[in-house]
Amino acid sequence: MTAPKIRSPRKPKGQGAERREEILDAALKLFSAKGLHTVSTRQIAEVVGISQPALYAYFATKDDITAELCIRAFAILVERMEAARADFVPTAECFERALKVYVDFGLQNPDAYRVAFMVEKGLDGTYKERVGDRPMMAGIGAFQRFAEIVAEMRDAGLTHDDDVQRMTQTLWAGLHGLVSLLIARADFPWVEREVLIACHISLLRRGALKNMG
Amino acid sequence: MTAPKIRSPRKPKGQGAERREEILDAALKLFSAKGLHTVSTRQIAEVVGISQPALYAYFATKDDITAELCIRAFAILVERMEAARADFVPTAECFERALKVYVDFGLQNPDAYRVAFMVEKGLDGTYKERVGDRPMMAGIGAFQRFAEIVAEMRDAGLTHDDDVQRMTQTLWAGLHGLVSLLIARADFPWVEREVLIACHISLLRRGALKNMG
DNA sequence: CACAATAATCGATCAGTGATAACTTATCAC
DNA sequence: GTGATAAGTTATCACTGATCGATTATTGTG
Repeated sequence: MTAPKIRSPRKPKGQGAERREEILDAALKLFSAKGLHTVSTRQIAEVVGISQPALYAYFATKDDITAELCIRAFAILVERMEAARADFVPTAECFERALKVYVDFGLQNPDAYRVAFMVEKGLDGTYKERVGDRPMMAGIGAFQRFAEIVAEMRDAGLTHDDDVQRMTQTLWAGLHGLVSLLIARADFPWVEREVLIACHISLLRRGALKNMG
Repeated sequence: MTAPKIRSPRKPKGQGAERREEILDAALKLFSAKGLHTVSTRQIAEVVGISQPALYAYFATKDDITAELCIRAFAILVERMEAARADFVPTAECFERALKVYVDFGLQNPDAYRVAFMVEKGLDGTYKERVGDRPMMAGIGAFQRFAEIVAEMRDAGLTHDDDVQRMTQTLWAGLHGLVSLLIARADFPWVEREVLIACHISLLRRGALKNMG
């Protein structure tokens, strides 16, 4: 009658890291399907095929699982930003392409994006004390790659504002707004998504770059 | 030894609505201090001076409390947007002022803003089933006032894009990005806040409006 | 092969959570 | 006074993240 718990076979002695990966995989899938706050550690453990306390051999807290997922996703974003920067030439077209890299990443990795930038961290700093600011640092890593691209545009004399930090923060905020709203409010009556993204990016470009006669 | 629970005197018979207000007040204060997910119904009840189950005489669920707070805050935003529209003339300066109304509101009501646009609602739609989309509708109400302002700018032939919905969504996303990041990532090494806001708003204005000779 | 070491894992349990049920108490109209 | 009932209580439930101590299973070594 009662659901028979299917247990994954115990890992060989040095292979604990493998289980760790399985936990992260299961967590990511569950978070994608049901949202972050509605997924329990017991649900994660059941998908993996281990007992709930077994999770704590690999992660100190539940937040550490989400933090790890976030860090990994941002490693990918950093890669993409570096790729975008590798064949970057300071033109408006190339600049827009770089902005699109960020948006595409967010929409392709909505769960990682949520963890990194949209999750309540608790204003009392509880979260930070536990997992540190490694997830945010990972995000900032991507942010810095983005700043380098903005710097190239400024060096070419194309930006409207000479302060790279300020300009990057503004652009980042502009991109984040669209990504986070499309993720969090998917049921809002948006105009067609790709059109909206294109419009948004060119608005940001017009705002950021000098108006070349 | 153990903390003596201080109980608020029972309300007279018709005065239940008064207790309801006290609950909302307590919840708002606690949410502001500790963040949404870390505040429990028991903590709210203790501040009010009643037992925890007594809350459920006034709100069906905890989410209903946050939803109510959100709706009320957005009523204020709608007021402010209407005020901004009342003495609105289609100029770049006035347009920027309207954008600033939104940003200021978000930063002055961070908790309401969080509930309305930044809280995980659960991808399975659990949240919506419970509290409905009244909080979002309240937010959309404000959005529509904003759209009216954009429409005035377009009618004056000042906007870069003729599609009001598209343009409003883009601008909204741009504003939301800044507000939400400043709220959720207060510890990020931002440049000076007021400067950043001013820069952001003028970037959006340049992107949105035609470049007048 | 036997054996100790230990990585991997489990069952039991804890305090705290949101929520419900059944009950009591104060207040009101008559 | 006497019901009716709004306002509030205590006890409890299923569930949550987390901890403890015990128990496997695997491993390199004698």
